[in-house]
Amino acid sequence: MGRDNARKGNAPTLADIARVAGVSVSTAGRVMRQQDWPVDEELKKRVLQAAAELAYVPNVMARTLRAGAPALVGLVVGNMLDPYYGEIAEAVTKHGEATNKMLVMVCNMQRDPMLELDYCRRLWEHRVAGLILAGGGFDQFSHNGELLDLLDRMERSGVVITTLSPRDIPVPAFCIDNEEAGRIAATDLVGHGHRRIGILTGAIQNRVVEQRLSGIRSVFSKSGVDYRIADSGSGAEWAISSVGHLFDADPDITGIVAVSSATSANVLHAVEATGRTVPDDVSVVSIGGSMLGEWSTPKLTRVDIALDECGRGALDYIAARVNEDDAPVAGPYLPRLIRGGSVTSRH
DNA sequence: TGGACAGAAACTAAATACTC
DNA sequence: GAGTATTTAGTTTCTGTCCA
Repeated sequence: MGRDNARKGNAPTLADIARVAGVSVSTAGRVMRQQDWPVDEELKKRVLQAAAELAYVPNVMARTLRAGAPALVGLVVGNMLDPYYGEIAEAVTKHGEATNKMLVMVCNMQRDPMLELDYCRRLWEHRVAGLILAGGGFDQFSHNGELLDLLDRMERSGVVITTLSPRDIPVPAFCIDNEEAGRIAATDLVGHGHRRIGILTGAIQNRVVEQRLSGIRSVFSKSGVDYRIADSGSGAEWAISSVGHLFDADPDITGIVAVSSATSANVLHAVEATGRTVPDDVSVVSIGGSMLGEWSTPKLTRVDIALDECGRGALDYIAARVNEDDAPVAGPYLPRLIRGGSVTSRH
């Protein structure tokens, strides 16, 4: 194997390529960078052959060291198992590669505030150019001071920080108007004649859930809706249990609002587990959960929470600040209703 | 004169060696 | 023991040299 030509125990470097190809390091570097620099075809061939033999890839850390322009962005998400954060990671990584040529490093804080602090510190140590907080809102009181201090020090060292959810931190928030999302979901059920409605809040009572609940309540109060709230926890078992409690409390509920993506993943199954069908017996509207909503049967009527736009906005902001261009203004972005087949009229 | 290439400096920050 | 100097990592880029 050509790997034997590299220094023992280390990945091959440009110097290894140059030595095997019989050229200088600078010539090897020019060939590997594929710049429009005149290099003899025969030498170019030898360099590329040596690189292939040694399985060479450029060392980005070393390149960053020399160029002084890191293209690394840290993304801290709440929980990888929650489809909401999966959609965020999908949107941010896709956009980072496509438009800004930034590599996005995704960290899973597992809904643990202390782990969020730890990941922020470690991303800072890796010299990220930007940091996107997408997992916050859990247990804010106990660690918010420490987080504020850490973010302040990171910003002073040049890291550009944004968030994808409303939080008590002084950084631009690229997110939707969550109250409006709640109002849209509630208005759709009310508009279809539903007056006895259950609300599944999701596992965590964070700022996002609070704002969405506020929007839902405002519509229900104006319309005289009799509503009940259940914390659905996380996972299918919790959802089944919570939906069961809703119907135990009020067997005549005809509509359910699933407030988060994690909740919407299980709500259809949970309703069916009570012996009812969607939408004939119970109508369901979800906030978020676009991917799951598209694949479910029936398709979920849902409020699109514009994760793609939010992720793109945050990355564009970081890229602009790093390049010292005019940074785009942070959200809020407008949610919109996407009709599926999970809501029917009660008129 | 200019194409083609080699040599060396520079980048950052931690680890190690050296001096007082 | 404290403080300072040197080395190390891998790559990019500037400058100098050679030759047709």
